Amino acid sequence: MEIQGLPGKLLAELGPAIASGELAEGAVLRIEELETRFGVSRTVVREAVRILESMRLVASKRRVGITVQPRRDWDVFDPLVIRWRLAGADRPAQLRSLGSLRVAVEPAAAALAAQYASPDDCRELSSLAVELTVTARAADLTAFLRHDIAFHATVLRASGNEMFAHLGDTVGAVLTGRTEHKLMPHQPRAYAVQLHREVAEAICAGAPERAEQAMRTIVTGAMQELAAELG
Amino acid sequence: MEIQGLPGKLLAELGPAIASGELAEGAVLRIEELETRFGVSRTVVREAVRILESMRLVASKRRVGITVQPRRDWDVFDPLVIRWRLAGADRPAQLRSLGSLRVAVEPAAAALAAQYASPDDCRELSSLAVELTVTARAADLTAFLRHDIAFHATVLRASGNEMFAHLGDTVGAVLTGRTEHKLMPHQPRAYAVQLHREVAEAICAGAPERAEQAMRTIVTGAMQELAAELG
DNA sequence: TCGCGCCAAAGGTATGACTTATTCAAGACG
DNA sequence: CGTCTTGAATAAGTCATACCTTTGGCGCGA
Repeated sequence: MEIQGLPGKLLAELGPAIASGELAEGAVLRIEELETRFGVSRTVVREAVRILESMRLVASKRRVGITVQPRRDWDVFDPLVIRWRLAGADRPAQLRSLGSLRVAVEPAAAALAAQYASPDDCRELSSLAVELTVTARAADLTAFLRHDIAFHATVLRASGNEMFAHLGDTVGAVLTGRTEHKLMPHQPRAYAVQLHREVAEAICAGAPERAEQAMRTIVTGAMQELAAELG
Repeated sequence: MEIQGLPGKLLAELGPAIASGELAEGAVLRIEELETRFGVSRTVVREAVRILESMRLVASKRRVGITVQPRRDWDVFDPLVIRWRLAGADRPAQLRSLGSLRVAVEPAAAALAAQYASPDDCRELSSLAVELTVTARAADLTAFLRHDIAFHATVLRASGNEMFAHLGDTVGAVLTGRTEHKLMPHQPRAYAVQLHREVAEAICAGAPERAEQAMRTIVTGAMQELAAELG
């Protein structure tokens, strides 16, 4: 868990409960209730609630209590919120949202990377592309996933845009979830691997158009698989 | 300020100070120091620090204190972080990042909106397009800005993607900043207004390609103006 | 029936005591 | 002389309590 100490424990309970809808919009908590329920002091409860409040999952008002806010107010870009939603009943909706976001962002990031990638980025991408090819052939899904995550994170980072770069972890979470969930029986598709090589090559060659196009094919493909899987 | 009470006051001081680099990476604060500096109790200081910690602007360690974290760790999608950076020395970098993000996201959102917009969304977009035309002609920059923000927010919302929808406020902040900063002397460009009409029309007509293309022209145009202005 | 004012409930703040982790340095031992 | 151990000082973390402030709702009276 990202947040440390006792407040972290509370968050680890309350966050997922809210994200999954178990604590529905409008539900009201009271500080005292949480104190006894978790056997901690007011200090701890208040700090945890403050954090939930800063994510806009809850709002606290005098004489009323701590109220769970409607979904549309949630800070859906907060990494913890994303993780909590991915872990619960909201998982399909969250995956769809993230899928669309990837379709929008990753091709743009690839294009920028083709313009701004450093020699080191380029080396890393080439190396990762090779690893992807090898591990795919060997049907080593664990290693493949690790390199796949690193590949996408590297492209996002190489774009030079800090906001894109920060989506690396989130994309990683999506990829991890996909592998775990489908428990992919067969090895990754050769075509997808080929596209990753194409992206790496285009970026290293400084060809934004090609990089963008190849990346777009990757993420729209992922989006379609996702749509098929979720119905 | 988004966060209420005394902790909000602290955040309003500390957030911008960190975002602007005034409190540089590695700078150390102590709770007691903040207590006396702001004349508040530990409770308040701790809650404020917890929030900064959840944004990853600082990390707090025993026997060390509260340390300002390196930029790359910051939660750059947090609305408050964005606002603080826009208000300070990081403004150009933040604008560039947001510009790229808009170029990536808004065309995709427009395409999705063309598929999923409700009749109400469509009505609103058409109405806003008219308002844009009128206020542009009248050179009423305040009203124009208000409608421009509403227009982009509506497109993002109509995409049906909650994550896109949440970027509405941020885009609004960028547009506001642009108007205030340049203190636009002349009326908005007729060409840009025309493009907004085109977007509204394409969305209402259910034409994703056209909507996406028109929106892309708008945001890349904005990006170029931005690049020109920032050098 | 409507409006005004009072009260109680719940969060917000302040404070002091105590706990725990961590760094740094002094001292012991090889 | 260097390294390892141990201990003390420091600063955050937690707890319990008291008190302040806001505000929603109830009851009283017009």
